[in-house]
Amino acid sequence: MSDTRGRRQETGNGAPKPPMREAIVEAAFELFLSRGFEQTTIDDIVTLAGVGRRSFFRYFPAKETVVFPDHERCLADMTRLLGIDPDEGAPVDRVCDAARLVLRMYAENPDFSVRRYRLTKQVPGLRAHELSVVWRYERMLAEYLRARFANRPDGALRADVVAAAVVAAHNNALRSWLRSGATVDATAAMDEALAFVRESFGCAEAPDDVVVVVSRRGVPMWRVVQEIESATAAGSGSPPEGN
Amino acid sequence: MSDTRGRRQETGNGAPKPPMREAIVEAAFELFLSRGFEQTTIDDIVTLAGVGRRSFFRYFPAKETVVFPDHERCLADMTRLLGIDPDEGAPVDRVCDAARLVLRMYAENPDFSVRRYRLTKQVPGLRAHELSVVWRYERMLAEYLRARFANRPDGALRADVVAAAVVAAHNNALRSWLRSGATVDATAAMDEALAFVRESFGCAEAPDDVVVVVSRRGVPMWRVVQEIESATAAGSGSPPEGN
DNA sequence: GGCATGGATGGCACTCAGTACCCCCGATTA
DNA sequence: TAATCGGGGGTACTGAGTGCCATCCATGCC
Repeated sequence: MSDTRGRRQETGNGAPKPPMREAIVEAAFELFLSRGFEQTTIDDIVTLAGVGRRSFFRYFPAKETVVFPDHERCLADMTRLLGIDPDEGAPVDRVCDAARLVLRMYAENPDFSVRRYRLTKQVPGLRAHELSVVWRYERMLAEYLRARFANRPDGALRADVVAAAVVAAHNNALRSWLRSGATVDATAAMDEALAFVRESFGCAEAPDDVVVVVSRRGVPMWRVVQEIESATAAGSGSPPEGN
Repeated sequence: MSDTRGRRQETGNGAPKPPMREAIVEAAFELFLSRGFEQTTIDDIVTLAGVGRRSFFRYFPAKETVVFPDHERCLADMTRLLGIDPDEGAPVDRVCDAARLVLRMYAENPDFSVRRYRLTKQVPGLRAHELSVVWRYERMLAEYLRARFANRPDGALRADVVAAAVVAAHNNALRSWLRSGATVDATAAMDEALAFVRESFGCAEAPDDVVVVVSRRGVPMWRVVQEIESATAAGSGSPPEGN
């Protein structure tokens, strides 16, 4: 029974990973797509994969997690990326780069991503699980921004809102790419979506050498100067130091 | 809903016409808070509430849903609110009002909301379920905005990002209110958070007392400040520190 | 009063996800 | 060869969620 073999399928790069994990994922997707998620039991999966039932839960803590096998690694990658020189670069640019990391992970396995998309779109339980995965990315971006915005007034608010906007922009670009069947270029829509976010929060570089500031009367002068500095610093929105 | 009255019903079916739903919620919270969510079984809840096990699942489709008993009604309220004269008012203002509706629901039962907050904060399963609830609000706001932005270029992107930003601002204000133990005023932080979102997406008011400054890049900052000061002569607070 | 009907509830049995505990087997090492 | 260790398997158990049916009760009709 435990005979190996059978279905050993490489999903792109020849990784020195345990083959059993891949076998479980392959079998699960085959069954989920053919007969549905709820209609597939763990026993069905392990029977098709040729492994023991107990082994399934050794690799995946829950039935839903088998659909998102690579997010833990991506989360770790993002942690590492944001941990490199955390105070360098404009904060919003840093989280945009972090979001691009996620898109890249999807783009590495286009057909796997498209199959998963079709699945999560129509299975509420998988959608819910995807939400909690996305939430972890968003929290990580927000935590990073909170540290960067610590000396700003309402820094936490700004951090939460910007993180949510970046994630929403990423999701918008990702979904349109997935809906196209992963045929077009993913990064183009992503760049456009992130550009919208950056210009919304005053982090975009101006197209020409003119900057326009609109302010209400009564706004404290230091806020005005802050906005001007962030707008004229060639896209770097970092707050003034030493405050 | 959160009023503590009529706690456990008699085990026998001699209840006059009791709100069984309320009894289940009350019993569930009592047990969840005292011994924990995972440590409480459905049997514990229905025994304390004095109802049959089958009745629990008649009112709540899953164990987690008993913690969010009023969101279905609030979702319906929001649907109705956005459906009234959908094309009236500024789109962002409309979704901000919709978000205020949710905050108001929380504020109607402060101690219930605080108890729930302490629960969801430390139970991953409840956090995941809350995410799917919030997602439904966000989708509703996004769908509304997509309709309003249908003729704009990138209307769908703008709709998704603005909806996410509004939800994030709402959550930020809501959480700081809940963290305070519901002692302060909830609407003040909410208004400030939503104001930030509105000004980020170019929807801030200030139709009359507005000053516009146009400057070429490279102009020294002191010149810009000089111009602004002369234009805003009424002006302003003081900069943060002597920096 | 007797009876039919429909909604609300309780009881029971079942499936399946997830877990605890223990066993097996092969490889490495003292 | 014995001891150990680690990956995998098997079994039984708990508990969530569902389907089916019996029961109770209120209402309405004859």
